Amino acid sequence: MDTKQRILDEALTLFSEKGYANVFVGDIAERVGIKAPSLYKHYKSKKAIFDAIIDKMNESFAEQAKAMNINGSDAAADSAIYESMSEDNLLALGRQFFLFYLHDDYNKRFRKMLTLEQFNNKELADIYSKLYVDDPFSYQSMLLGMVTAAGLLKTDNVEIMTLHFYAPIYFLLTVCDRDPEREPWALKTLDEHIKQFNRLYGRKK
Amino acid sequence: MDTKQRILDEALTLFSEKGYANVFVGDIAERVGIKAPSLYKHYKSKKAIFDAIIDKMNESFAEQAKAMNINGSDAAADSAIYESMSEDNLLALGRQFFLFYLHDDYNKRFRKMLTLEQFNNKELADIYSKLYVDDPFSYQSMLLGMVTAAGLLKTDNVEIMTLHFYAPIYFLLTVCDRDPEREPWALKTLDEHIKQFNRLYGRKK
DNA sequence: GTCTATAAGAAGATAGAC
DNA sequence: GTCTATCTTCTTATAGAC
Repeated sequence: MDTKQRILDEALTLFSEKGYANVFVGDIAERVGIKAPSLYKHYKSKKAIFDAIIDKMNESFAEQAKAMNINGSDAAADSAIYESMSEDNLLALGRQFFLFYLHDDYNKRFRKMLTLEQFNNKELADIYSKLYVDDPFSYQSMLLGMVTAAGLLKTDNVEIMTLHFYAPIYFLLTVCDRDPEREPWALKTLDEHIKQFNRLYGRKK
Repeated sequence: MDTKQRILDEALTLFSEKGYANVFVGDIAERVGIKAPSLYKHYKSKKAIFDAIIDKMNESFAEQAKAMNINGSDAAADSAIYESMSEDNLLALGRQFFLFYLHDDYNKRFRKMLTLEQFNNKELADIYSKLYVDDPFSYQSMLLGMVTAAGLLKTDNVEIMTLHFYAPIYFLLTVCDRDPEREPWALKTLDEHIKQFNRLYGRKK
């Protein structure tokens, strides 16, 4: 990886752990293995590094959303998938989704950085709301709506059903971000949550 | 309020909005209406102000927990309360609880400060875990366990039932902290969540 | 592109008058 | 207890050699 990229990478790691104000240009440079003044040949200021990270994050998540919409908009194919989805398959899917968000380096570090800057930076608060509130709700509502339409789950309020599916997952994610030692408990709890969710909403076995 | 107390109060407000590193001693002094050097007659350093806030927070929440345990340990009286609790009463209780945590000045500011410092400060991460994970779980498990024992709700897994009750409330709280304009939506969603929770877990009407 | 040296300024903290 | 003046240290950023 070239130096310019490594600067972004190390800066993101530090920002996600300590927050923007607690990270010094010299810290970033040290991690990259250069001296602070050399860093200014690549970025004109500390703020420029931060902005480059935000740009990259927006780009990366736009791609991710696009990829999901492509599948999501093919409603016929998707509903076939979900009609044939057993409880074990849904469990595996839920766990895979959770572990990806929890462990994927970019997701994890972006999310932690957003958490630390959300009250100080309206732009980052909006990104957080989009990524962890609005997007999961619209995507999962669509999915659960299709599963319901297929007769596998029953509800007269898909929005609340989505809340009941997603809020525990979100909660467990923030627990693990704060205290990684709780991950085994979180994974066990996640499994039981999805099983119970299926039972509560009348999934056919 | 005396100056020493006002310093803590203004500092907490600033720390909860901007995080410790983004708040300068001069900012705190300005809010209090004095100059920075005067502040050092009351606290010997910026860190000492922060520590005093933590001490006060620990003290305040210990009192709160004690008050809840006193009621909570009187299981006979409590279970009588919950046996006679109608769905409307539970709705009102849930909303009251939510609004208290959301709007109470100390709760709100402590919570936001903990959010901003959790990855940087193990002590604050532990306090967060206790206040927003462990304590709600043990308290609400006890409550829901009693309501279940009274035959008003049905489950074979009180822990997951508690997760299903609490995670949406926690989620809505963090949404409002981040974006207060979503509060009307959150309150409406909270009501629907509790109603649906009652239905899913077979509450008798 | 990286370095050393250094400027420029910010922020925490102290001294001492009132 | 509060103020002005000041010290010290830290941090961002630039200059200029290699």
